[in-house]
Amino acid sequence: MEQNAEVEAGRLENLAAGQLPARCRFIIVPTATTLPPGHLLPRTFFEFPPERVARLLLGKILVQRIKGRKPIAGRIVEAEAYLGPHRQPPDPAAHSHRGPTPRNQVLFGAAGHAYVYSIYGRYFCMNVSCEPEGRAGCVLLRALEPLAGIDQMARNRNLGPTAAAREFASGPGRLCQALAIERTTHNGLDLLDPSSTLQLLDDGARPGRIVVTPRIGIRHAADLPLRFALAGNACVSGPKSMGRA
DNA sequence: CTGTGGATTTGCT
DNA sequence: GCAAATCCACAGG
Repeated sequence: MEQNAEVEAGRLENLAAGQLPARCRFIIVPTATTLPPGHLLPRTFFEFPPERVARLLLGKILVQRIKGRKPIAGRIVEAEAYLGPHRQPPDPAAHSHRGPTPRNQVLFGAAGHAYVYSIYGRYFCMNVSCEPEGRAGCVLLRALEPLAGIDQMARNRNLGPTAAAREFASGPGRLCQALAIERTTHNGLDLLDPSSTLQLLDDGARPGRIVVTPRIGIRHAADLPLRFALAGNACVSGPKSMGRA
């Protein structure tokens, strides 16, 4: 605990002194590690097609409240839409595209729930279910800008005190690792329940310009423009943050 | 019951 | 730039 506090203090000093590389300058942590005041998103927010929800989620906050610890939180800067089997044309990249299975059943349930799955035996990916109950569709959370609980994120991700902002939660696997999100504990969780450990908040922040690209790392439907990100944000995944478009 | 391959990350070359 | 790491859902026999 003592040590964590020191790590966080050191990180904040670096930020204040401007010692971090230029590519980190978009980080929004300099003054506080406490969560900005915000409210839970309403269920209706998610009862729409995933491409619409993905856009709207940019700028919103994902927070993990582990008992006895300070909240870990980040602002969503990148997300992808995966469409349900009711859509035309179909989306063969979506886990739900062949209909309900034991793994993907949460996608066919009520909106605003977490769909967490493991991939490549090493990592987890986190999605938010969309569409009215009975229809599948979801948004994959691909990158966060660190907001609070930086020390815990650093420990979860095995990062040193000089780590750049984008190393914490840029990429779906990193995002889950940073917030300690796992399939067994978080799959199916209601993200809009006040008693839930994992929540989606709106603090009123307005996102800037949004860029749209094809989704990352898929084989099928690789051309559909269903990836959304905040333009120029340093924490967007990929070799460099996405420029204009 | 078994074979297969994936919405990824990391480290080494 | 490429390959290894390494789990499990699911389809097919």
